Amino acid sequence: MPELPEVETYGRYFARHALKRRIERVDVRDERILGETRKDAFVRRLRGRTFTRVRRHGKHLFIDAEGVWLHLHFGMTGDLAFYRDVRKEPRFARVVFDFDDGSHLAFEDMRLFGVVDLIDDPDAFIAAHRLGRDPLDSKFGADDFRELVRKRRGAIKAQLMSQALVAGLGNLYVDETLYETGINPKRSVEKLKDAEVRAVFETMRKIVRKPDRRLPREQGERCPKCGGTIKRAVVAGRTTYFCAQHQK
DNA sequence: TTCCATGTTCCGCA
DNA sequence: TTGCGGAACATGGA
Repeated sequence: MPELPEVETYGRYFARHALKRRIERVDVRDERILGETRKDAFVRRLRGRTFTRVRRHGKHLFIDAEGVWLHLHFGMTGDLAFYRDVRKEPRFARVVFDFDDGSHLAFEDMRLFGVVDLIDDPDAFIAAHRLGRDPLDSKFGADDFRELVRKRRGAIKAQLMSQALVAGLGNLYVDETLYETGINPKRSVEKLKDAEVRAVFETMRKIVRKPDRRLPREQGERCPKCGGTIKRAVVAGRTTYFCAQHQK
């Protein structure tokens, strides 16, 4: 279930469990998770190394492995599992790292939309993939956000989903952000007042910091904020829930 | 059996 | 040029 807040949690989990242990063995259970990276190169470059620090940008995790960076993207169903007892290995483990102290870290991903590969430089990766600012970046402010939004057109939902504008929001937290801000997901950004753009920014920040889920994802439910009716629609190609009464 | 799914990317069209 | 719909990727759950 990975959007930015979950990936942040995975990053902390990785850091808590898998740093400073020597990688004794790298087992690629399903090569499709590696994308373009070749399996033998992946194994060869990581074996014997140690993960030393974790970085996150949007939904991407980068782990420094002494000269090369492990890059993780969790797709729709990616997750991490750290364990000592091999019977705890997840059913859909795609890559497993065995550490020299007998512990294991698995990247699991049922649907295989995730990616596990190696890159040389996270900043170059972020630039090459046109990833926008990270909402948790303390140097990213409401004025910066407004300037970015003013260069865009189209539905506010589509804009917030775009990883090139802001990196890290997905379908759920975009819906939550607009629900809390009281803005209809179909509203085009040209029609948003500066104060509304600012409010979207502040709400987005609050939600990725403390990811509350308040919007019911079911058509016809009562809105917990105003008692209105929750509607289901397709916006920006994704299933969207919103309150027909207070989101204008 | 059919539909749906918290992501990304690519193609074609407007 | 930008945005969007639709498809594709792969798989399980309701």
